[in-house]
Amino acid sequence: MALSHDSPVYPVRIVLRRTGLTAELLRAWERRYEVVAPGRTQGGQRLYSESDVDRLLLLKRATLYGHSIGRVAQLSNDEIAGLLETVPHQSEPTGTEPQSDYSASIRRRCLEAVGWMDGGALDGLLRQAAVRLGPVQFAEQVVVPFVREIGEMWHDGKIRIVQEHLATATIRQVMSNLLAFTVAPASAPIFVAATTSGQHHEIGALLAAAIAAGEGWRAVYLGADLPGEEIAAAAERLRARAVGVSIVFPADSVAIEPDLRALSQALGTRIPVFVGGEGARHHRALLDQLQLRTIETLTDLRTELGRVSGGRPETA
Amino acid sequence: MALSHDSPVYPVRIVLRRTGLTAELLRAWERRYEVVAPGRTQGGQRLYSESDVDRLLLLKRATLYGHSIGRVAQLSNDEIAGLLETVPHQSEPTGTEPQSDYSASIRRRCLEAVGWMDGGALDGLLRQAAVRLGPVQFAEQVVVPFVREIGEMWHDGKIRIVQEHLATATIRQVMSNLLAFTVAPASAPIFVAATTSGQHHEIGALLAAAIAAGEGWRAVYLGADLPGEEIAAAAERLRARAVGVSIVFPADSVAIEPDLRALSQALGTRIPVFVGGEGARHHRALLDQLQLRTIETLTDLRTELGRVSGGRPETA
DNA sequence: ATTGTTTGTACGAAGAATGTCCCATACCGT
DNA sequence: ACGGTATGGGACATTCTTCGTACAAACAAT
Repeated sequence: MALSHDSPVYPVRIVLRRTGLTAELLRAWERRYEVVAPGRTQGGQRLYSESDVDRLLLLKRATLYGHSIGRVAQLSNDEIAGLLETVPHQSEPTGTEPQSDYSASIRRRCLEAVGWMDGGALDGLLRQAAVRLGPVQFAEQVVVPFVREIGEMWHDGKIRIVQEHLATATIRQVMSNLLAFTVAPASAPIFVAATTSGQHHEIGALLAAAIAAGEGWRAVYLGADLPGEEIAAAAERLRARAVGVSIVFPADSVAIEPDLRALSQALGTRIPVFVGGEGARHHRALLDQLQLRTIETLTDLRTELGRVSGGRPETA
Repeated sequence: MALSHDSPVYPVRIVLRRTGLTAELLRAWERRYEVVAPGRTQGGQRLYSESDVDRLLLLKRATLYGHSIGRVAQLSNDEIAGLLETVPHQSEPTGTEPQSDYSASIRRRCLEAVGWMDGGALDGLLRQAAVRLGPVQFAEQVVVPFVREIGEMWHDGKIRIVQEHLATATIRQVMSNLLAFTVAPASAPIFVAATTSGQHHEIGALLAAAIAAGEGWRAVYLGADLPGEEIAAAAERLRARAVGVSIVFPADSVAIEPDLRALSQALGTRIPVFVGGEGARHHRALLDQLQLRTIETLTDLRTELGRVSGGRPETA
């Protein structure tokens, strides 16, 4: 009950996980710019609050956008949010509270829009949420649960196929648009996302791309339904530092195996290949054998990506 | 709230990205003509305001139109805007000449981007062309020929599958984005676009939607791979005044017939159903029998739509 | 054609800003 | 008590920025 947004509860390692910052960087930020003022345990170790995490996420987004940390560190949360807001109108309380509350309300309104088959409204809602939350939180808190809800409703016959398709097309639209406008420095490592042969469900791959973009990568979405060799060739050509593949439809191994094998063979251990999606679980054994890395959740992907780009083999 | 239009917040790199100027050029402009007077951080680095960016964009546009920087730099924003008002008219109404030129050069650069697998560049080029030409001309002069070129190159083995997919995904992205930002009055008639079962090629439907949007309709793109009943249901629900369906893959009639029949039966003659795409030709007889209207070219669609919505034939 | 002017680009040195590395010390749960 | 984990700071390495100067191509006016 007493847990407010300001009560210091998270130890450093949780914060690192959630923000994707490294320990050194976080400490440097605190030391040099007093970015946040975490509490302490008796022994002197830091304890961060929920709002600390919010602020750190905000700051990270700002730096990714190109603002210098030294400057944004002096600004209030609202001011930073204002900097990131592409459309400088509409207010509402930013930053702290929204998270679960805000994303839940967005999802509710999205479902209404789907019911009305109002693609425009849906588009607008998603876009707003995307800008507001940034790629990572948008993906994790809005898209994933929303897709699940849509899937369930479709399964239960509560909505029509068109509605499901409309929702899917719109999400895809907003996601790829979000990607297009997420800029990365030229030196950023490249992440290639795609879908293997016969896999027409693109959202998983787009989610992966969005996460990567949020982590500071340059994400390239190749498209759906691609043979393994093609994905590998593109990764080579683009000098990708990591590859993400989404398998949603749990087809029989015979259909998927050649693609995965080609990926494994062509990229081997030089470039890590992450495989995620519902379908990935069903092929765990094959994936392990081929030295491809199975991804359970988007958070997993995030930490794995951080590890790759950081180049440091952290054991966690 | 505390951030006004004039408060210095953007470091150079953001300004460079937003304006497309190079660092050297921007500094040269400031030094020589004092085009803007950015603030400074404590360390002496520049900080630009939103209005600085506005002015720089204006100046850049002016130079692109041939004005010399030294002269426009002395003008106020309004004066520059006035200059630009007059110029564009000479390039817009001229119809065919310079635009085929422009679109050809855009397509050439797009093909280069595809060669490089540079999705970002491709996206940027298409977006620019879309804004510059408007939905209709963009569709007719850029997308259609570009898609054809890509298809041929793919067929000839000159490009890889990934490249074709990347191009397709990017085009789709830009098109649907274009749609999302084309606003129409609430009273505008509604056009529903989709693709029938098994048809995964979405660009045709998106083109149709773009054309409709350009003609003043409110275009709703439902998605790909939809059963006829679903498209019909959506059309009913949205009170569409016309429906567009794209068939690219010339599948055997047995696969397509049920969908088309459902469309014909549900919508009948009340709502016109246009069928276009490569595949449509192969089913001409069936289409005629079902009273669905075959569309040969996008121009056809445009005139047909004009007939439906107002009966006033547009001469362009 | 020959000038002088305008304008975009290039180079290099000095300084800022920022991310990373390292280490001695201290904490924590088992 | 011990291994893993944190802390605080100093020290680097790198990338950005700045600023002056310089150069070359395009242009205008002679």
